[in-house]
Amino acid sequence: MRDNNEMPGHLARRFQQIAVAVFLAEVGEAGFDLTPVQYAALASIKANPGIDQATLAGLIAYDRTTITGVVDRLVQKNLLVRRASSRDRRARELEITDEGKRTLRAITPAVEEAQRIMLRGLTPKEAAELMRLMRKAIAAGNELSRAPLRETTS
Amino acid sequence: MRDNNEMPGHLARRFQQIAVAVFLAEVGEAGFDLTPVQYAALASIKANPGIDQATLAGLIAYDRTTITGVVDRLVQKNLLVRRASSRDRRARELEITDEGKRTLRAITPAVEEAQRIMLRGLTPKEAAELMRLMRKAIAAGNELSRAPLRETTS
DNA sequence: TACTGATAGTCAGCATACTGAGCAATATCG
DNA sequence: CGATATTGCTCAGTATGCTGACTATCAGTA
Repeated sequence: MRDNNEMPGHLARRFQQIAVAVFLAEVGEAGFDLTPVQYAALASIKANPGIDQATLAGLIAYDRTTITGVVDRLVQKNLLVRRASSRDRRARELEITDEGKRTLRAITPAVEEAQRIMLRGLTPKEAAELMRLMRKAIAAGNELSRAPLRETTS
Repeated sequence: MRDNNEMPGHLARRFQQIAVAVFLAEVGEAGFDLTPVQYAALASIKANPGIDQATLAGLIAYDRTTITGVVDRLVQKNLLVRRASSRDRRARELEITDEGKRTLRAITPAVEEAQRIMLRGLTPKEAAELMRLMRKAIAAGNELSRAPLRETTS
């Protein structure tokens, strides 16, 4: 058996585990109750007002069944509104609320700090290289998960 | 807002998402139904017969509340036995069954292949560097999650 | 236009992961 | 020895994420 430290899958799980913990700690200290997934969704909706759930899922590489619950909770918190699309009656258009915008602005410093903390063991050069290598591996494996990234907003 | 591709937390989630999908696909093709977490637990128990759940959790950096369910399912599948410890009546000693050993042996090629596939976009040098950088970042952040790695078996 | 296939969203079910609480047993220290 | 703290495990509750199935709707085509 290979050592855990030689298994990229194990290292990936561990790094993500720490990343989530750091995110929640920083955001919580700032007085907010928002998960990494909720933050990513909220930020993407602000950048793409009126986006539908399927497109949102593609932009941030979630499964569409996961989006349903995430959007539910953001609506519950009054950070989003979800309304039927007029052009396509299957689709739901998502719009960020004023409270959503305020929350995003207020939370951003904590999110940035979290990104720094999760890389605190690396030099700036190493951090950049780690991100480059993750991006490259992800690009090559994009189609291997059920929720691949889809860059198009159209 | 920073682009997602500049957020180490997002990249970590995405890389892990692909790693899990690849693992499940390879293991499933080989005819087995075992998750990455179940595999890691089974391998660790084989290497440390009679280990208790708390020590196991430390060895592979799970939360102890997660271990309960994982062990439940492995026992259900007849890959493990869980029995009360004689030295400490709070503890549960874990032992791999013969079927567990057979499963581990049979599944290993698929697991190895999965590790290769999730790094297929990288050169061997880049793959080694990605793993080195993840290990370094993880070591620095070990104490930041609720389930830190604990190397001791004692 | 009617049929066929694809798409948007939801749901049920399962498996990680976490928080916080609780119980039983053990360790420690005055 | 006895009070206190700690430890091992479990449970309830919540939030990702997945598979597979289903409904409603839309798009393309015979």
